[in-house]
Amino acid sequence: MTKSSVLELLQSDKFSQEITIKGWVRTFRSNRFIALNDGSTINNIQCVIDFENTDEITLKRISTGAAVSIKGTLVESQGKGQNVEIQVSELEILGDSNPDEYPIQPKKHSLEFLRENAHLRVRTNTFSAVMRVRSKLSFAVHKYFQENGFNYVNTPIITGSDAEGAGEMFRVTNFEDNKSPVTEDGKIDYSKDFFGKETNLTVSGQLEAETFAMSLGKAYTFGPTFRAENSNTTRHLAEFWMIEPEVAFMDLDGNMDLAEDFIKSVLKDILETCKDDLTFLDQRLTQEEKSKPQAERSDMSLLEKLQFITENNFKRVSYTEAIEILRNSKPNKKKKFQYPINEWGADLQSEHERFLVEKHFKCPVILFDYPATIKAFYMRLNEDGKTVRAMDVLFPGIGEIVGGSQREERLDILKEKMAALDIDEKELWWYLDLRKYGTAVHSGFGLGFERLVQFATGMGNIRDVIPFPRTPQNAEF
RNA sequence: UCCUCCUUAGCUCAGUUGGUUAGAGCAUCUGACUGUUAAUCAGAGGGUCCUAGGUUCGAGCCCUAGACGAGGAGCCA
Repeated sequence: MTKSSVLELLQSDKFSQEITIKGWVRTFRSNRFIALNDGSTINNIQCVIDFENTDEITLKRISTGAAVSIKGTLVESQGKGQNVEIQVSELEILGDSNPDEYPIQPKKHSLEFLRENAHLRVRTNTFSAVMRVRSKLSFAVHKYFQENGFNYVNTPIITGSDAEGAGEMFRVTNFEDNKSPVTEDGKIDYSKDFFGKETNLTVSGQLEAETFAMSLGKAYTFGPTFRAENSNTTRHLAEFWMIEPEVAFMDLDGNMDLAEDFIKSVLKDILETCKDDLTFLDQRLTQEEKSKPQAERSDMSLLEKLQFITENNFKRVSYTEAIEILRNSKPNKKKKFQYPINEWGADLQSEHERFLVEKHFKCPVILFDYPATIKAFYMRLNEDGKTVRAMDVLFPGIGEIVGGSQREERLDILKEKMAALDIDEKELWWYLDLRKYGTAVHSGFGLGFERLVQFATGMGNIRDVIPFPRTPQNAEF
């Protein structure tokens, strides 16, 4: 006798064999039919009980959420909803689930309610599908880089540099409450703290990843990242996972090629490996869209969108061209934008990005060569002296999914820019060393993994694509 | 952080101009039925109307403050 998974059994044609299966009851109908799920697939297997020969107390205990062990034989189904089912010969309740208290009912729950039950929500179809896709997508990321000669680098989570320039940081300290030692001028004396200096949770592994690019050639990070910003949106988390490839001897064009090829490859990968889950999520989204007004509905289903991305080229547009398009656009002329586009140099707002992606080009857009004034210090200055070799990949629905650049490899110019922004050279002496010794053109980008999962699953809120979301005022579980 | 909206049964939501005993569907429980597909049918139980004040003869409903949640904006990935 073999212990099987639901996934194996549903694909099996080995009838009349005795099997054992363990899982959780999804529904129990007519005192006879158990829809059993064990997490191996979105699909349930139907287990048919000989209810006349099963005692009533056991039948009562077969309730939604209960863990059961079943022995029986795989047979062709007499009913219409499924091809195979299990004729149960022996049933053991492993763990009861009081139906009066168990929060997950066999009905549609709101995503908000399930968020408050994050420890149980993976037992629903939607979240089990999302989390399986997340897992496969994560593997696809490593597969892509490993197959293309990249080295996986684990950059530090506790960082000593406060000049990563990507946002507010969470402080890491070992000082006890209200007992921080103070220096003569009244400031907290971090020289007495655990690391002997002020430390924070990382906001990006990029600077450290650059050191690996400048030695191993191709490197990538894939790890947790923290931002202490008070962002309350469907696209932001205080703790999220970021993917950051960094490549030596690669310019911005190569960087754009890499970003596009990477995204297409991993999405193509899950279209193969997650068919059942994506089909379910596709139907879920279509259903959800029906409750929206016509104007807000997408003209493509989830599967069509994923297919479309993998088969079409991203549109590459310079910042300067984008400003021209926006300036001459209908919403700008009719003063429909909340932030009208007047001059070159303005930062693009999400309404502008959405217009370019969803209305004008109707496909993913890569914007590049941004004004230096609105981008980070480490981005390479162009010959015009006013733009930098930066690029953003904009996706329909979720906005900026990738932000990257060719890095400034010239020591003197990098020093000038740091001075202009008041960044202490002593803080980043090691980063400057990369430009002192064997400097070279190099580029990379950061991709928010959860935003990729959001796009792949069609989930509207980023809190629903990470197991236990960390957001302002919320660190439950 | 700002703006808007929400909060009523386990869940999803109705609740009229401020008026007597607060409703539905699903879930749960009891019974019937037994090849069902979120089974069906009959019945029952289930309420701190988010919290604290206020107005009023009377507040689920009006006012003030706060809390939680959602959507949008900003910041960004």
